[in-house]
Amino acid sequence: MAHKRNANDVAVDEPYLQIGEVAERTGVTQRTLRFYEEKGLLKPPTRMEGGFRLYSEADIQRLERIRHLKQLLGFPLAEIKEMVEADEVKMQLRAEYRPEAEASEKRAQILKAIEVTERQHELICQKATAIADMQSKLEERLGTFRGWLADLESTPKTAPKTKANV
Amino acid sequence: MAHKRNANDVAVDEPYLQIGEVAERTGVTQRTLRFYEEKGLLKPPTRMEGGFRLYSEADIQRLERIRHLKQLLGFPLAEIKEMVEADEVKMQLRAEYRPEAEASEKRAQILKAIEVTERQHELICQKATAIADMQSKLEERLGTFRGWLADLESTPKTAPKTKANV
DNA sequence: CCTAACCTTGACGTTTAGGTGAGTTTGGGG
DNA sequence: CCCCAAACTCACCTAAACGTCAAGGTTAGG
Repeated sequence: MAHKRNANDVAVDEPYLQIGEVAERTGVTQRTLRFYEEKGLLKPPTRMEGGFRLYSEADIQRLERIRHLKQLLGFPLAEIKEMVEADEVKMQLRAEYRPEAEASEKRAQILKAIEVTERQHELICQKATAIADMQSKLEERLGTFRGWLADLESTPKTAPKTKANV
Repeated sequence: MAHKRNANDVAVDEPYLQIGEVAERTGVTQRTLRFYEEKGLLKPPTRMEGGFRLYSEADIQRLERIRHLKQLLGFPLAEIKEMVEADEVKMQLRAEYRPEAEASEKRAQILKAIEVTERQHELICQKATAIADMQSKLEERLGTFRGWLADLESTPKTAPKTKANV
């Protein structure tokens, strides 16, 4: 067991949050938090001795990243999971960059990270162009409509409502 | 034979397609087509006397629009439905633009169309900026990684055997 | 020590978006 | 006229992503 003394023993300097607070703060339900944990999207948070979950700031950021990806891409959670895991690898690499390890190993890790990131980037790019497409199409339509409106205003058939006409 | 009629016994030269052909051509299943119809995403297509569905080119375009929106935005079908319906209103307006009707009525319709389109546009814009955000973040990361890689290449720990070093 | 508020683990329910037959009709070529 | 591929309508099933109790354990405050 992990010797983690938190609630009573040691005043926590880090802001650990219980599940309810996290739920309230992030707008997801407690069920969703447990569900994501169960599904491996969130890694099991630390717990108090009694078993209450304690979420760190990092946990919350991860959660918000998940929410973001989910509502942005609309992918199933399984894929979101992979993306977040890839992210995690990158973060880990970031943390382990300082220690001077074997150069070749580091190189391999970085290459892997680049590969993963490129895949994600390409995916996002596709979405981006598709969205931009749709955006410009909508703008074009708006232009058309506004043109029609202007036409109607300038060549009125029914009595125009200008002062001149009264 | 090439003699096809729709429900009103009108001979059609237009390429009407049966459900199987539509499915094959668009990549969705027949079930999905019937399901979308049931849910009001696709309006009931014309039928042969026997009850076989006959999809017009317009029907197919609508379907493809639905597919596009779905995979682009990842919204639930209920919302996609609303968007497609809004689109339909616009198309309808487009068709009814030529006949000279009451100017005020037309004005109202156009205003409505503009409103609807603006709503969609705003939605898309949000997505677009969010995506762009993520895109640039990923690019930044890629830059960082490539930088690290370059560092590794330029300051090797294991004895480099470049000419300069000999 | 007691209690209210909060958390835990199940377990079952719900909605969305279809998949998968089964059994029956229809369409059109031979 | 016959036949088989293709369509039709139910009806039931699934998987994902949670929602919703139920029955109990934990924490913090008094």
